[in-house]
Amino acid sequence: MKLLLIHSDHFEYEVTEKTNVAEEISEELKKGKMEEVLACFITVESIDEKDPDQIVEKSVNEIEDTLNKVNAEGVFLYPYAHLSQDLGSPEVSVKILKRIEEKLRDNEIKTKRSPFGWYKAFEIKCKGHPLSELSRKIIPEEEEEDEEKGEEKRKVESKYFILTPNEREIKLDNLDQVKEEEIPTGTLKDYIYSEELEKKSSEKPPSVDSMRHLEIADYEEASDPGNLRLYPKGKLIFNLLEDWSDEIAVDRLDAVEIDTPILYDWSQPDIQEQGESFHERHYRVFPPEKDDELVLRFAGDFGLFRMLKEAILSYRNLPLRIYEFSKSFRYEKRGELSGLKRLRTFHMPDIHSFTTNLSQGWKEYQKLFKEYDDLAKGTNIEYAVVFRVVEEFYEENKDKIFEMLKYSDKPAFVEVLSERKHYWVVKHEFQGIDSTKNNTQLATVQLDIEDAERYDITYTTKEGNEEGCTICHSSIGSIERWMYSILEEAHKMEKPKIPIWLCPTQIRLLTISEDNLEYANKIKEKLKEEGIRVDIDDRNERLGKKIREAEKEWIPYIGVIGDDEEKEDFINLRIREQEKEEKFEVEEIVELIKEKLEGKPNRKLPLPDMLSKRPKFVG
RNA sequence: GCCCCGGUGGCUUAGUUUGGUAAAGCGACGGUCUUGUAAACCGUAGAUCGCGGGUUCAAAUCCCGCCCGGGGCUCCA
Repeated sequence: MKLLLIHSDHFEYEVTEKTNVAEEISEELKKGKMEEVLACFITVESIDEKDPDQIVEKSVNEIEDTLNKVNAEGVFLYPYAHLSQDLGSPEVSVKILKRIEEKLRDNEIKTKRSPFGWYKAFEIKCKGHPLSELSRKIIPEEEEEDEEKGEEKRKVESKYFILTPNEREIKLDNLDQVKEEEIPTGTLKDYIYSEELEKKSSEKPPSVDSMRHLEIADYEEASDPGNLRLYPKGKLIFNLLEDWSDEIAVDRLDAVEIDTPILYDWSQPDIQEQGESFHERHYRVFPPEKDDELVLRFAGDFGLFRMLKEAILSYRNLPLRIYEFSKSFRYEKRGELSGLKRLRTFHMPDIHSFTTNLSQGWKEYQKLFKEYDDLAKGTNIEYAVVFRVVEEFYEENKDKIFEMLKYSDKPAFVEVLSERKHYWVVKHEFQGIDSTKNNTQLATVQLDIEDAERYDITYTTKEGNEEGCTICHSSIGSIERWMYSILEEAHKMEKPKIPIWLCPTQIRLLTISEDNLEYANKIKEKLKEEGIRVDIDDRNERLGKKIREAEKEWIPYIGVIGDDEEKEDFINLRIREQEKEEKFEVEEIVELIKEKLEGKPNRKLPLPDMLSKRPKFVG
C-alpha cells in the first residue's frame, strides 16, 4: 500500500463522475470537508491482497503515529490510484479502506472517507511545515523480506528484441538507451521512438485538414464529437477498402460472413463482463416504454461469441473462420479524438478463427499474418511489425516468427513477457507511422487461450469429449484509420499520392475549348468501358486553371485534349508520379492504368463525370 | 475529463493588443474572352463575426458560461 499524508488547514471534495469500478454510495458521501485535518491519499496494491488484515493494522498505526506528531484534529481517507502502477482489485481495496475507517473510528479518531471509484474534485491547503507532507509504503511481512533481497515476486517482466527477416535476434538491453545502429529501419525506429519511448510529436497531422479539402470526410457538428460524415469521394474510398477486406476474408480465407446487432442489453452478465475488460466507456441507450438500459457495442465480439456459444461445433468443423464487418462505438474521452485517427464511431472488419487447440490456432495465426501483410502492402503505407509474446511460447516458436518476418520482409520489434498476463499468448500489431512520425495501430492478430472458456465456446472432440476452442482474433483495423494512414502516407511525399485503385478520379480529361468536347467524350467512353474512373473538366476555364485544380485533387493522370490531339488521335498525358508530359494513345493509357489496378477492387466514379455538373461540398 | 491554442460569407485569411459603419482573395452566380500544362477580365449576390449571457452610449474586439476543432496530459479508485 502506498500512503501520501498531508497535514492541511482544509480539505474538501465533491464527486463528479462514476468510473467502472465505482462503489454504490449514499447522498451524504458525495461531498465532504474537514478543517485541521490529516489528508490520507491511499493506494491499495495487488500484493496487499495477500494479507489485508496486516495491511489494515499497519496503515492504521502509521496514520495514528503521524496524526499525533502533527497534532491534527482528524483524518480524511481519500482513495487515490495514482501512487502505484500495480493496483489491487477494487473489491479488496474497498474492503481495506472501509476497515481502516472503522478502526480509526474505534480508536476515537474523527474520520471521514471519500468514495472509491469516483472521479472527484478536491481542494486542499497544505500547512507547509516540515512534517506536513509524508509518504509511506506498507507491504505484507513476508513480502518485505523479498523486497529487501531485491526479488520482485509475481511481477511480469518484459524483455525487448529486434528480429530481422534474416534470422538475427538483437537484444535491446535498456530500452531507454537504444543505440541507433541497433534498429535496422526507419519505420521501425519511428515506431519505437513514438510508442515505446513515448517521444510523441506534437504537430497537427496534415490529414486533419486534407480530409476536408479533398472532400473525403468532415466533422458533423450536429452529431456527437468523433462521428464524421463522408463525402462521395470519401465514401468511395471507404467502400473500396471494405470491398478489399471482404475479398480477403471471404474469397481468400473462406471465412463465413455474419452480422449481429449493434445494441445489447446491458443487464446481460456476459455483456457487462466484456464491457469491463474494455477500458473504453460506451454509449448508453434508453428505449421508450422500457426500463432496460441498452449499450451500443464497442467491439464486434458480443454477438459473435453468443452465436458461437449456442452453435454445435465438432472438431470436423474447425478451424472455423467467421467474418463480420461491424460498426463499433466507443465513448472516447473528448481530448482523445483526432481526425480520422481516433473516433467514437468507426468500422471494424473482424475475422475470428475458432480452432481445436493451440497448435491449430497458431497455424491460423500465421495464415492471418500473411493475408494482412498482403493487404497492408497493397495500400503502400509504411508500417512497423510489433510482436508481443509470452516467453515460453516465444522460445518454442521463434522459427515460425522468423518465417513470418521473411514473408513480410520486415524486421520486427518484439516484447517478450516473462509470464502471461493477458488472454493471449502471442499477438502482433502492424503499426502505421504518420507524417508527423507518430504511430497508429492498424492490423492485429491475437492468439487467445482464455476467452473460449470464459464465454463457453466449446466443440466435441474425436473422442466425444467437450473442449474449449482456441480463438484467433484478428482485424485489419478500422477502415477510418486506414483512410487516415493512406492520407498521412501521401503527405510524406513531396507531391502527395494515394494508390491509384483508391483514387476517386483515376484520369481526368481536360478540354482546351468546347470544340474538343465531343472527341473527349469518345475517349471517356472507351476508358469507362475498361472500368477506369474517368471524368472530364468541361468547364469554360483556361487550361492552366484546370491543371491546377486537378493537381490539387491529387489526380494521378491528367489528359489534355485540344485540336492537335484531335487531329492526330492521341492524348497529351501528364503523369503525376513521374512529373512529366508525354503523348499517349488511348489503348496505351488503358494498359498503363489497368496494370496498376490488377487484383484490386473496383467501383464506378462516385460523382457526375462532367465537372460542370458536379457540386462543391467544401469551398 | 484536465491544461494550452484556435473558431470572422462555402473556402483561406485581415481586423481583436488600443471597443466606434465588418475587409480582401478564391469559390458561386451573370457577362466578356475560345483559351495549350498550377489561378483570364468585369460585375452581382453572399456574414446571427461558433452559441448564450454580462459590461458599455457603443462589442468581432473586454468579462463569464457553453459548443466545436487542434495539441498535450490523463486514459480504473
